[in-house]
Amino acid sequence: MSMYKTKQQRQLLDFFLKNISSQFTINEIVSQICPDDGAGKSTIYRRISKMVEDGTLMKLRGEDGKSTVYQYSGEGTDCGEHFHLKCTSCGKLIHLNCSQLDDIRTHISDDHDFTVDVKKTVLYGICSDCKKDKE
Amino acid sequence: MSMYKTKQQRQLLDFFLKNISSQFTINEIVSQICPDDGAGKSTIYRRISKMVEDGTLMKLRGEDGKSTVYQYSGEGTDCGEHFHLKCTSCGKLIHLNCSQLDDIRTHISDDHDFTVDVKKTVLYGICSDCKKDKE
DNA sequence: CTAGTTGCAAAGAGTTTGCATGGCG
DNA sequence: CGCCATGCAAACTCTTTGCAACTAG
Repeated sequence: MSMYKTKQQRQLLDFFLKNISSQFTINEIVSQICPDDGAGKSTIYRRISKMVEDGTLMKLRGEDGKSTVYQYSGEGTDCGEHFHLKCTSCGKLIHLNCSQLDDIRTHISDDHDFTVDVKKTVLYGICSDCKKDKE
Repeated sequence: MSMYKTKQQRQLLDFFLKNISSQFTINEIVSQICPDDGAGKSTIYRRISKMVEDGTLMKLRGEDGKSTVYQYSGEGTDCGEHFHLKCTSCGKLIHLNCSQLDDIRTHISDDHDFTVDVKKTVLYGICSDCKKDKE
C-alpha cells in the first residue's frame, strides 16, 4: 500500500505537525497546502482517509454540526489513550489525561459490557472560556 | 414558528414513535413515509432539522462514519439525561442510565471546568453482542 | 383570510472515481 | 523500469434554497 513517501504526503503530515492542536476542514487544508487552490483536492481526500484509518488523524464533527474537521492524533500524542472534550461553542479540543476518566472505560466495560473506542469518541460541551463569556 | 400541525409533521413523528429505538437516514425516512419516493424530501429535511433543534431527535453519525442517522429522543425517553453508547459494528444505540456515569459529568464539570452536553455526546465502541461474534 | 408549510426543481456543497501522467524506489 | 500516487475533470450524493400552491387555525 502506502510504500512511497511522496512530496504531497510529507507536506500534509508536516502541515498537521506544525498545527498539532488545531483542526482543519478539507478546504482549509487544500488552500493551505496547494498553490492556487483546487489543485490536488482528490489527493488530499485520499490521503486524509488513509491517515484517519491508521490513526494519524482524528475525524471530528465541526462546531456547526455539519462540517467535518481533522486533527493530528498520531505519534507524539496519546490520543489513542485518553478522551477528548470538544467545545461546541469555540471548537477547541481538549485532551483529557485523567485517571478518573480512564476508570470510566473500565466501568463501562465491566458493568455495561461495552468496549468504548476512545479514538472515535468525543465528549461535546462548553469549555470554561466560553462559559465565562456567557456571563 | 412551528404552530401548525400538518399531516406531514404527524406522519414523521408517528414514524419515529413506532420505531422508537431505531435509527434512520434521511433516505430511509423518505422512502418509508413518502408514497413513491422522492416526494417531499425537502420537507423531511426541514422538519428533521427542527426536531433536532428542539430535542425530539438525536443526530448521530452512522456506523460507516459517513452517513447521518436520526433517532427519537423526545418525550418518553430521558435522552437528555443520560449518555448513549453506540456500537460501531452493528449500529445499536444503548441508553446508559447509570449513576456512576452521571458522576462523570460532575467530575468533568468540577475538575476540568467543562460542561458536557449529554445530548450531543455519544460514546462509540463495540457492544457485547458484537464482541461475542468476533470470538 | 393569513402566515407558516409543503413540493418540486434547481442550485450548492462535499466527496468519490476513472484515467492518463508523473515520481519513488 | 514497474507500480503506486497524483491531478484533473466528471460523476455522485447529500443538503439547501427559491418560489408558487396549499392548508391549519
